[in-house]
Amino acid sequence: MRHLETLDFIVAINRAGSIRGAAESLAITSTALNRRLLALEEELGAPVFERLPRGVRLSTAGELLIQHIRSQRADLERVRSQIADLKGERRGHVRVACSQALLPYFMPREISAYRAEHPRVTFDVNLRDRYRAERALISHEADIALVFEPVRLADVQVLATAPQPVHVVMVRDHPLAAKPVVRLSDVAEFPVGMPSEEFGVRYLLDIAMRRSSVSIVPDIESDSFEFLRCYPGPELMLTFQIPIGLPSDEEGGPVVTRPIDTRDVPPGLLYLAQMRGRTLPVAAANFARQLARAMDGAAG
Amino acid sequence: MRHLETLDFIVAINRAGSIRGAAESLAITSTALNRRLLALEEELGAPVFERLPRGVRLSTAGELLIQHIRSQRADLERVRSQIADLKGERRGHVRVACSQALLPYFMPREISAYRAEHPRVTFDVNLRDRYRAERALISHEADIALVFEPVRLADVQVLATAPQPVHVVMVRDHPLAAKPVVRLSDVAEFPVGMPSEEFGVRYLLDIAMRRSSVSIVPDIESDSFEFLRCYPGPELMLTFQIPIGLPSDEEGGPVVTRPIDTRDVPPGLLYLAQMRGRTLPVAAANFARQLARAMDGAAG
DNA sequence: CAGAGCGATGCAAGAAATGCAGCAGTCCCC
DNA sequence: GGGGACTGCTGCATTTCTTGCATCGCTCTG
Repeated sequence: MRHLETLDFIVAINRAGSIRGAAESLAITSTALNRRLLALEEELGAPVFERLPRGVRLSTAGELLIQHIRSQRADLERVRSQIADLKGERRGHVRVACSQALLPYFMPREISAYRAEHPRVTFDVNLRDRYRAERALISHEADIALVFEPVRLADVQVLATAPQPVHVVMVRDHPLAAKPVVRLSDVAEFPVGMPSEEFGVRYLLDIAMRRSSVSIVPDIESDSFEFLRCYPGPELMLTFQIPIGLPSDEEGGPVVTRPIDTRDVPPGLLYLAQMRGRTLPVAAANFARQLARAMDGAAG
Repeated sequence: MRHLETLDFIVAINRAGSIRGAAESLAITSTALNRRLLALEEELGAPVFERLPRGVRLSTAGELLIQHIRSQRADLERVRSQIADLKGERRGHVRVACSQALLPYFMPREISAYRAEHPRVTFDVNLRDRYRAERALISHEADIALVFEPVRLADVQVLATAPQPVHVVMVRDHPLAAKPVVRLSDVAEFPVGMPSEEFGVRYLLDIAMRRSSVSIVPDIESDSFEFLRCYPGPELMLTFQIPIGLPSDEEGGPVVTRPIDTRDVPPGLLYLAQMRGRTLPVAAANFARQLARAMDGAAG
């Protein structure tokens, strides 16, 4: 498809920031690329890029165009996938953007289960915080997103939700481990490792603290749950996580978790979402259905 | 855009039903067209058309593809229109599918008002009954549809509605003209010209008759409101219409109208709709906004 | 059974995209 | 301040790809 190639070249120019740079990465000469761009602009009746001394930058028209290109390519991908599907080819590709909490246990388990039945389906799993996960959907960089406490839900269609009460994570012999349910005020008496502000868990905790008189001063702040969880136990450090990001009780290892009383911190919501109005490729749609079932199961 | 051309050729082949036939209407040789089709099918990995002895017919894959083509072309049109708009060019094209009742008074008035402010915007106005109006939206054959009592509203997004009580149309000196409001039983005593079954008015009347004991036997049935309205008066023939399809009282001429009691026949709804999830071209969106205002005015 | 229609293909002419070399301009750094 | 390195852009020769003609094999029609 010759024309789609040109459109992809536009995307490449945008990424590279210059025609010559894009030409090199595309393994063609800058002449050819430049001429394709000029022809496209001629036909469109408006420049797609502003010419700067050091290269090019998308014009307003270009931004409209590139959004169209992305959606067109995604839709073509869906058509190809559906055509492959009706030929009986159970292959495909799924691109997932998800929160960190899903990475260690939930996503590996679900993808492995899916691939057990559809071995020829490949996956892209990318960590995107709740801001960037939605942007990835809109730019068609991802097919589906699994996000805890998303920011704004415009242009995004929710496929499933699962309530996730916040849990406290601690070493097995921590004093708080004796309680079945932990109050927020209990937490304030111990050193705390706090996830950084882009995380939904932190968001919920901040709201809870603002509403109550309890104030938790984090001793360590990190954008890695893995680091916080593995921080050596001797300090009796606490951290927070949602159930779906935790190992099951049997495989817990050195750490245990206890839920925080929902009167102190209300449960957050885990969202499975896609771009509004988009029809997903076959494999992505099937996988999303499986995820929705898994989330219903986890919630109920 | 070379590639879009190929896609349009696919549409042309589908319309013509054969490669040779399409080639002739496209003013190219069948060889070139055939080769483009073969190349596309090669790239797609599946035949787009089934080869029959007398020509070709869309395969399942082809139907998926052609729907994609239509939606992509419509979206590209939107991009072009938005680019033209930000260049300050107030030109554009709007394709409207509407019910017959809108054709004589409402649409001419609205389009004329719109073109008074945007003279470079052109229009396509096509008569589509309530079945085909929605199909026109889905196949991107029309940008907006204005339909009385639509059939099914899946894939269609409602922009505005206006209630439309059914009116009886009669000559000025008809006995029923003395009443300000007409009952359905009154109507049964006179000869009646009935719109045919694809019309919303007929649909409402059929439901009303099924619910009551009144039975109206049409003396004349027609798919043209214009014919029914112009049928010579001596027979004292009645017919039906919704207010938006009627002249205002001043310009009424030889006919007058009286509403049917809403206890007998409930008011129908006039829907302004577009394809769900689609972003309309600038001109179409602006015109739709104007129509929505006009409908609110007519309703209130 | 012949004829007309269909889609598919080999081969040569034509058209269009490509690559090379070089232009004018801006920015950076020595 | 003046090379050097970068940018986008253009004239001309070449290559690649598309197109058109003639033809084949096929199926349905009369």
